[in-house]
Amino acid sequence: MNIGQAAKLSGLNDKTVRYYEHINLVALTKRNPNGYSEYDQTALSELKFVASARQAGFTINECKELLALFRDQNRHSKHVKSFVLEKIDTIDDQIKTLQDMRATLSDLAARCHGDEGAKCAIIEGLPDSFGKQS
Amino acid sequence: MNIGQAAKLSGLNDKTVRYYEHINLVALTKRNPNGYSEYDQTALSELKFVASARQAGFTINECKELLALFRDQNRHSKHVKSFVLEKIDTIDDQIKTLQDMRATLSDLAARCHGDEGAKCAIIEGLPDSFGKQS
DNA sequence: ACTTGACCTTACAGTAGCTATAAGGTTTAT
DNA sequence: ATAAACCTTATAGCTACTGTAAGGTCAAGT
Repeated sequence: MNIGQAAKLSGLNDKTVRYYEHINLVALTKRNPNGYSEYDQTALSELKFVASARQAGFTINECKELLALFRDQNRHSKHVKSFVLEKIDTIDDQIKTLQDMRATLSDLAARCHGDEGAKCAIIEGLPDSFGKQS
Repeated sequence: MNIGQAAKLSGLNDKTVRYYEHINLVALTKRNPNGYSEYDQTALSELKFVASARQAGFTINECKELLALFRDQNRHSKHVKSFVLEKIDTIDDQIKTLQDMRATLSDLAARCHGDEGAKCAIIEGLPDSFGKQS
């Protein structure tokens, strides 16, 4: 199949597929006589795997490592699992950061009158909400 | 004061300060005869404000709008407040996305034996965890 | 006076992960 | 034959910086 089909079936943009080949995330495809790339089931399954891994929050580099495990028939599942557990920790950190930001903004907003006046707890309070560490 | 002081007091990297001036986020500073930038209290307070706003999750463009409100003595606090409330919604969406990713990974990890074997629920299950929409 | 080190300057390249655009060639359907 | 839909490469742009190179300046010590 051509890139359009492969993109559609993997749920990726064709530009994204080309980009993944460009950075050697997935293997370069064979070329047909007309110069078009030919995608087989193996190529497609790798694209699908990467698409899912990206949606699960893995970076491109992490996808590279996951793909290596995906391809390696002698992998150890404990290796894969520890990889994922680490990622969960990273995601937990990101969630916590966002929750802190949310709490700060929510608190400031609650103290802002939200009227026609210029006095504003957000404008006044924002520099101190995080500025303390400096 | 020079850029090093301004950076230190605002909690920003000096490269970041230069970058903010380069993109016209904060005003360009006056120059001393030796070519060094001179930072006054106004410049410093804007840098502090931006540093906090960035930490609160606002993008550079949002910081530009917030700075305009920060500078405008005739602003309406309701304008500032609605701006912040919208940002809170965005953050809520980001948190939800991360929580979904976490749940998916956590579920896959729970079904992976994590042993010496090659069989792995994560490798097998990942493509289907998100691939359904395609 | 001279050197060392800490500071400052500009300019450009690199990071992540794409997306957009240009300027073309190919295939398919009418 | 021609138009639409597909494919190709190459390049630039996006966000928000950080790193590096190649210098100029300043303050302190010898």
